[in-house]
Formats: sequence, structure tokens, C-alpha cells
Amino acid sequence: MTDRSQTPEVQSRPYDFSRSGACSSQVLGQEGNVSFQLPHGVLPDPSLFYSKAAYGGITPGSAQTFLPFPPDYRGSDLQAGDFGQPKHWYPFPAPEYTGQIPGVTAATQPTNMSPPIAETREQIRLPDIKTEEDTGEGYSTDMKAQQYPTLAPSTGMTHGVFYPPAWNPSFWPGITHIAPTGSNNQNPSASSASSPSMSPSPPSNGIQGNSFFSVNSNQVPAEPQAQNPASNARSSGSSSGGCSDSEENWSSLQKSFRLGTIYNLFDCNFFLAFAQNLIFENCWSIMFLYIALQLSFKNMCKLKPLLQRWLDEAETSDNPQDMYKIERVFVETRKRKRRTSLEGAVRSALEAYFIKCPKPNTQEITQISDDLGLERDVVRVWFCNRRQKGKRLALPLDEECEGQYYEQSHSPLNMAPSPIQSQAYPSSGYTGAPPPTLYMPQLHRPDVLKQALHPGLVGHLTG
DNA sequence: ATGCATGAGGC
DNA sequence: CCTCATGCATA
Repeated sequence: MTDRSQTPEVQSRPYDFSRSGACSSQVLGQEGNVSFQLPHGVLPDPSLFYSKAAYGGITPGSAQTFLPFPPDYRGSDLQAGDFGQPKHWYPFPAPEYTGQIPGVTAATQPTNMSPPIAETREQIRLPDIKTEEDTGEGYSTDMKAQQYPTLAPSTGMTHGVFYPPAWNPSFWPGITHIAPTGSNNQNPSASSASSPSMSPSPPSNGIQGNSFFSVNSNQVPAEPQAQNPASNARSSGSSSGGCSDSEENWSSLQKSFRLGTIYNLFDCNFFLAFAQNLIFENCWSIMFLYIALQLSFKNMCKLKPLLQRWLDEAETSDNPQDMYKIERVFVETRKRKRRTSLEGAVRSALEAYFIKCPKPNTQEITQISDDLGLERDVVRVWFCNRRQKGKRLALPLDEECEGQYYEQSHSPLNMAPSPIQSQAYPSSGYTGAPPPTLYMPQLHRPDVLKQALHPGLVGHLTG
């Protein structure tokens, strides 16, 4: 699941925006370096989201390259509470919290703001970021100071209006009424001349409930402007075709609210699936996106039922204070990845692999994971734990046997026992059945490994 | 109790 | 990427 080498800890170091991959959101400007901080365990005043005075801006940050779902992902397959069984895990990177302004330069505006699409497994897994700590405390503990990128006024927020490769309403059934238009309006040239249908009306101060954005569930961006430079120009208020009210509002929105945060979010492809249409929905949606900034994809998955409930409640409420309901979401959030329960057959297969190769390399782990249909990290962790278990079991015997190590394998492909290297486990401490889960692996012998591995793996390894 | 997940520290 | 210690969900 997680690759520690790529998972800076939230608690120990700031999020390194610079490590993010190619990022379309580097058009973000530099202004507005006002940090946006959250006290531990305290949700921000909702007004901060909507009051320019209170919300001085968002610091720039680079975007990240993410693919939330595998190419064959089907939202309907992912049900609440169904995150445990072996399935590939596509982490969504939660922002780690930075105490400094990311060194992101204002780049030229790309003409195509399409989100980067991870095409390989490795790409998908690259942004493996945790928002978790293992203290047993709630998420609120993790809500440290966080800075947000700034969206330069010259860059239209429409940059963020991406059209997702796939919309899976079933993943968020409660927001299915916000049907994406991108799926049925993929042709920028076919876009209407009208401005985005949303007509934001930034409040002069503080909360105005859901009135910040015009609440109209059926209103969605009319075109994939992110891929249409012309519409970008228009939406930035520099259109030569005049400036309609909505355009003015649009421009005002851009200038008044540094939605670089959201913009940045859009580089997290996970949200492409729904955020583009949610974003102008209402303040709840904004809050929702804010939450997303705090969470990893996997946590989002875990949180889905809770967030869904929160959204449902929020939709029916006119009280901005209900935003604090999100607090409960954090409180109720479990922090750990749901434990993977390996089936007996899979476990046996892993054992067989382990017997022959207790320390598979990266390539072998990948192959094993493919063969068994497990996450690579699940396999990796399994081997780590298995080795740990072996040593743990060997330790008491070790004391008795004074280093008499003998190889002992219970693999059907086993070869005759033989004295082995120092990494072996003692066998003289026990002699009979049942066979202990204590193996004396022959380490790193290609010929032995090949015997145990799946033919495909053998070919892979020998090829 | 077992075993998967996580984090620290190291190479 | 590893080991090691430990957390913690689950059978």
C-alpha cells in the first residue's frame, strides 16, 4: 500500500510541493501568501472560505499527478465499507501540511489543462501520501497549518474546470444530481458562447449560508473551458466580446477568492470525477473540497460514508454552522487502511513463494502481486511480516540450539534440507508435525526460486 | 492470538 | 528497500 520512501510524515515535515509531478496548476500565481491555518482539532470558521477579508489568499503550490481510479475503475464496485478486500489501491494524495510557502513559480498558462493521467502502475502509486499519524488520535490532530496555492487573477479559475475521464455517481450517490457535463460535452468547439452557468456572488463579509454561490444543482459549467484557451480568456474577464454580468461575477470570483486551493485540487484527478461540478454548487461543496485537501484518497474512501452523510445533512441545512458537522467526520474517521484479509489460498501461495524466496526483490514482488491479484504493497508487507514472524518464532529456538541452523521447507517443491546460511531458522528445536510456520529458506537462489514461482514469474525473472 | 499496517531508523 | 517494534483490526 504505502511506500514509506515516498511518504513524508505529516507530523514531522512539511509537505514538499516540489516533489509533485508535472503539474498543470503551476500557473498559480505568487500573490496572496497568507497562510491558512487550522488549529488542531478545530475546523476553520466557515466564513474564512468566503470572506475575502478573512481569507487573504492562498499560497501557491504545485499540483500533483494523480489518478484516483484505475482505468477500469467502476464506481459501482466500490461500496461503502468495501475497502478491505484485495484490490488495487489508488491513493489520493492528501496535502501534507507545510509551514512554508512552496516554491512554485508562476508559470505560463498551459493551453491544455487536461489533468495528467497516470498510465502506469508506478505512476499511479507515485503520490503516495499519508495524512495519518499513528497516535490513535483523531484526524483533527493532523489539521495543522496549511497553506494554499494562489490562483493568479489572470488565470481563470476555469482552468480548474476539468472534465473528468469518468464520472461515477455511484461512488457518491448523494451527489449524483450533479451530473457532469463533461461526459456529454467533450467537444470544446461545441461549447456555447455563454458564460459558465454558475453566477457566483461573493459575499462582502463572512457567511451567507449557501448563497455564496448560486445554489442550483442543475447548473454546471457549460463547457470544458480548461481545454479552451478562448474561453479561458473570456472567463478571466478580458473577453473582447463584452462583459456580461456573469462574466463580471466570474472575474470577481477569481479575484476575490483565491481558489488556487481548489484549482490545485483539480490536479488531483480524484476530484475530477465530481469536483468540477460541485465546486460551484454551494458552500458545502467548497467545504467538501476543503476536506479533500486534508485527506488521502484512501482516507476519502474510508470517509465516504461519513462524508456522504455529512453532505446529505448539509444539503438540507441552511445553517452554515452545520459545516462543523465535518468535525464529526474527522472524529469518526479511522486512520488506518482497512486490514487486508488474505484468503487461505492466497496465503498458501504466499507461503509457497516465501519458502523459496523469503526476500523477493521489487520485481519479484510485483510479479507475485500480479499473479495473486494483490496490491504490491500488500505483498511486500506480507513478506516483511512473514520474515518478522519467522525470526520471532526462531528466536526461542535459537537460544536452545545455539545456532544450529538447518533449512526446512514444507513446500511441495521442496528439495532436500541442507545446511544453510546464517539467515536460516533452527530446526532441531522441533521435529514433528504439525509443520511449524518456520521455514528455512534458501535465500536468493534463482534455481530454487524458479521452482516455486509461477511459470509466468519464472519467465519474467529469467527473461 | 494472529497477522496486516505503520512508523522509525538505517543502509 | 530493509528490519524492528508496535499498533490495531479481525477471526
